[in-house]
Amino acid sequence: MAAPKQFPEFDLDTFTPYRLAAAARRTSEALARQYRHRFGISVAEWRVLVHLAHSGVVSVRDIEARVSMPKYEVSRAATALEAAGYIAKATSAADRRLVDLSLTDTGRALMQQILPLARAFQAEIETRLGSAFAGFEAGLDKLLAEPETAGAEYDTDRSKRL
Amino acid sequence: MAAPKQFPEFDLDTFTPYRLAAAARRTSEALARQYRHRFGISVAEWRVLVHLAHSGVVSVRDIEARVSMPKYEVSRAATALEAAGYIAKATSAADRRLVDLSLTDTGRALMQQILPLARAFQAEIETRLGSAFAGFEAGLDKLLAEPETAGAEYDTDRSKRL
DNA sequence: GATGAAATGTTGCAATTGCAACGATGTCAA
DNA sequence: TTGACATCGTTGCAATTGCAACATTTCATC
Repeated sequence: MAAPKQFPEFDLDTFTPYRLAAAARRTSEALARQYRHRFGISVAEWRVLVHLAHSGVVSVRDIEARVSMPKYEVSRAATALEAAGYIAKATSAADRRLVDLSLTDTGRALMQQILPLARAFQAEIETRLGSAFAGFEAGLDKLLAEPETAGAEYDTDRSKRL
Repeated sequence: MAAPKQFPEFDLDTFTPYRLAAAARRTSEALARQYRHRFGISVAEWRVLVHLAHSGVVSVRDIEARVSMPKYEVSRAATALEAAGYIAKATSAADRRLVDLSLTDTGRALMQQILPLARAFQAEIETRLGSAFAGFEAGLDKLLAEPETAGAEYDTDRSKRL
């Protein structure tokens, strides 16, 4: 054939992984814009803060496991947050390998500002999705349910970015 | 009060942006693992290839707009793909600022292998979500619909990663 | 048809990220 | 005990990413 064969039947726009990635990127960026702009906080730092606000004193590995961030990212976020005065780091008394992270008063004050923003954002999403919200969340539940989505036999490390 | 005040009422696990990001990360990684492992191709390169397979000869900016990748990422992916022999780059005759990207025969042969894999992955997601699939896609539709999700008044650049 | 503005793609450089190795501590069994 | 091994957090270094400036080409307006 003269014209080279194409594969027009495959369209990124109907490919769920791509759509999902695009939706996540948009959403994360819209949210990140708010606290990056107002408080100079990165996504990683935001997650550490939120987890601290929720759980109190925790170690780096707790956050690594809970928020599924690689530990070096937690470590660096914690260093930055400490420098900014939002959290305190201290060697754990019980196990001196661990580092206890906790909010400072300044950090708590920050969260008083940030959390309402997050709640508003959540509310906006729910409004925007309207009747589709429940179904959407049901889909997320399934995607997030334990068994890693196919192909996990390759590579070894599971804890990855974002 | 003695015990410092916490904010236990805010939980990342019920925060849609976080859930969405986690689901997207998992899904993307599971997919990327397959072609990275088998073909040594990055996510950016994969997207360029798929778009070329779908649309034939296109320029860098076409891909930038269509796949919403920043142009430098497209440019670098194209350079790598050309070096690997999968695509050809040529100055457009009509507008010499443009670069025409097109699949080589080798590139088409690659796509013959990759696309079935992508289709299988899509099928697996649909199976996995089952009855939730339609609702999930409806949610994605709304998130991807035009008006940028809130807060777009900050920052200037809209074309971002992933 | 000249001249300034806009569009296109690439690239130098700095910032960010990720891997892997490390020091320090803890565990467990011989 | 002690020695081998695992766990925790940090960090050096290399790779990747992103910004911004750039050369080239085209467009618009006069």
